[in-house]
Amino acid sequence: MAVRVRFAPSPTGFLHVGGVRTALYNWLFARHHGGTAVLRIEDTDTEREAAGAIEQIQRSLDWLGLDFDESPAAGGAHGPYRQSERMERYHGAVERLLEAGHAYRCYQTPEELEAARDRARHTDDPAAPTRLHRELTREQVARFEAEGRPAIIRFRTPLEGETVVEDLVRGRIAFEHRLLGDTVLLRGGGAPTYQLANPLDDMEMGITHVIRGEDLLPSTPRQRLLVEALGGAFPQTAHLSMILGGDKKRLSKRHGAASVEEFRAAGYVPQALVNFLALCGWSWDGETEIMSLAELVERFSLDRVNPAPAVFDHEKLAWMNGAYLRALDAGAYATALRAHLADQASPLAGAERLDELVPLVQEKLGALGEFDALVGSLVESRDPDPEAWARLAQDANAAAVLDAAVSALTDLEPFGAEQVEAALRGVCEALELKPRQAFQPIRIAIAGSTVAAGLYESIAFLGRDESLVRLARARTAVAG
RNA sequence: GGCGCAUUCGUCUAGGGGCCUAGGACGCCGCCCUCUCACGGCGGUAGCACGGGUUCGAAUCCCGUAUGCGCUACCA
Repeated sequence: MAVRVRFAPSPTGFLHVGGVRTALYNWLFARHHGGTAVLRIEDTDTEREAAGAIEQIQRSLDWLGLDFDESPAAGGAHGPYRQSERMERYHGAVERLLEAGHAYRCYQTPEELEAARDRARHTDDPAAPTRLHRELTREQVARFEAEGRPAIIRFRTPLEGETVVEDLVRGRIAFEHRLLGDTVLLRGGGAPTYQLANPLDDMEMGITHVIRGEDLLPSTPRQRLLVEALGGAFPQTAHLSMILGGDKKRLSKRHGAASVEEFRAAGYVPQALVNFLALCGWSWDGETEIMSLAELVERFSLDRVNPAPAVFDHEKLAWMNGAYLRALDAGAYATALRAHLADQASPLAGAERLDELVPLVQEKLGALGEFDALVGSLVESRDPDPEAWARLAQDANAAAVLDAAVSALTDLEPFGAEQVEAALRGVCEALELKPRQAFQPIRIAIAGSTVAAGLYESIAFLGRDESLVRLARARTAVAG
């Protein structure tokens, strides 16, 4: 049977790294098996929906290179792909369940339910409060209806036996029916719950494998029971572990960047994020770390997915991003850099000669977002770093070095990095200073900072006139 | 409280009875390279949660304990 998987986020905000990992594993599994990847938006809870979230999710997936075959944007034969557009199907299914006796109307008010739940919490039947209206008499129903009480629809979960789930990642897991309780299918206002909409859509969309977070593991048996009551085939499941923050709590905003948009803004490349997340809970041979999307597709398998939770390691991601950046050829690097600067509306975005800066920064940047800090001052005039400027003033050699540098560069011809190096080395010899002593004041003069790109290349990039202007400006800040 | 999942260096992981005096990677430390910062090279640090079994032999299998996380919603 052809593989069909789905990624089914609810549009409550930006796409999170945990969500990306889920999307990625689904996508890799589909591509590996030549199957179909479906993107379905679970927007049954209008209360929690965030404006623009659907577009945002789609945009993030596009950026990551995860193309879903069927989606709200791309359409497909099993649509619509937004649950808010599938309401009649949920109600139809509920009608069938009601008729077959698999579901029933429950008239409990939220307050009644909560009170009962508090009482039952420490008993040996904590799920009891959910089935209080399971066997209402005709008279009781009539009375509730007469009172005008709204009804919710609950699933009639078997009271005995158990449901066994054969999870592809975790193996065999048994759940006692008695502890499940009667799941709410339709809310008071008639809106479907996740527990109804999600498995029904999977069924109607022909989903063969459900790959999702471990937090959904406990709802698997009730969804399975529901699908079977509807006469459908329940898909295979693979429950992925959670991604945690450094404190072992579920990853969230508190732990720093966690959304795709944030990594994008910081200048991460999508391949690095994808590669890193692929390795967050899965491995190929335990040794190979850098893998292209194509290699991941070829190598991915659910039986190598690790069931244990993983802490999200920003540092390793940063390293990997730098590795990807360094591996780019100059042209690709320039393209990525321009795209990033434009994307972030940087004032440097339109600058000419950016390509010339690539060799100066490529091996130094861990993320494209660091570009501005490293060489922004070469592209446009900036105020120097006050701390560096203060150090310049303190430097006993600064005056002599700056003067010597000016005379060494004034008539230098041609004005290339190699010639600049020779000239500056001459300055060192003449003053009997080590390069590290002599170059620091020059660096501060040229770049306005103690941390910068290569000195000779920077000077060559600036050109003679601008270099001399900067040296002169620094000279005025130095006594003597 | 109940149910479920998980537990190998600080972190991501390899390991599925003898190949393990536990391998790789990030981080960290040291050295080298060096015009700063990086890159790169070399070396080092650090781990099988605990307790019982099973077995000639256990990181690997079983049981228990502990700890963490998830679920226990008219959220998903």
